[in-house]
Amino acid sequence: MVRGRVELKRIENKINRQVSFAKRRSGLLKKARELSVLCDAEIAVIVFSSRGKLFEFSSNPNILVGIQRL
Amino acid sequence: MVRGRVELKRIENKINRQVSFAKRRSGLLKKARELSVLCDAEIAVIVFSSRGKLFEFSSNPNILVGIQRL
DNA sequence: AACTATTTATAAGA
DNA sequence: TTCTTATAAATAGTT
Repeated sequence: MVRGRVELKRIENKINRQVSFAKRRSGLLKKARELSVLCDAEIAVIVFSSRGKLFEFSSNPNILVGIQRL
Repeated sequence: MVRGRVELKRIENKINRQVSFAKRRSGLLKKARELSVLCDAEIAVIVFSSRGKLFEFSSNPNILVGIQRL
């Protein structure tokens, strides 16, 4: 259960990486929602899994966010 | 120091709201960075303060993110 | 998918 | 406004 500090490098084990992705993605979107509500800020978060699945949060339905590869 | 559960509504006190905004914005961008590195995901986060100042994170310099009011 | 030991984030105080 | 600290929240490893 969180042994030692979390090292900031790619999690090599595929299963662990997928599980962490689901947990942390959920956490990130929650934090974004909290920040937007608590602090009255406009926020957009876009997440692509390594397989290209999209997850997003936008604090304002009247905002359009686009993303493009250069 | 965090007395009781954090209630999910706008912080009415302006000073407290500004301080929380700075702390939580920093936390959100850090979480985004961690998720992108640990789980090999592409992520973009865009934050506007209530005064319209922009803060952002993108996991990939080859990605262009745009935002537009509808 | 739940649990829990720990780490991490953060609200309030200094 | 920057640092500290008490407490809540997130989460890595386990079951």
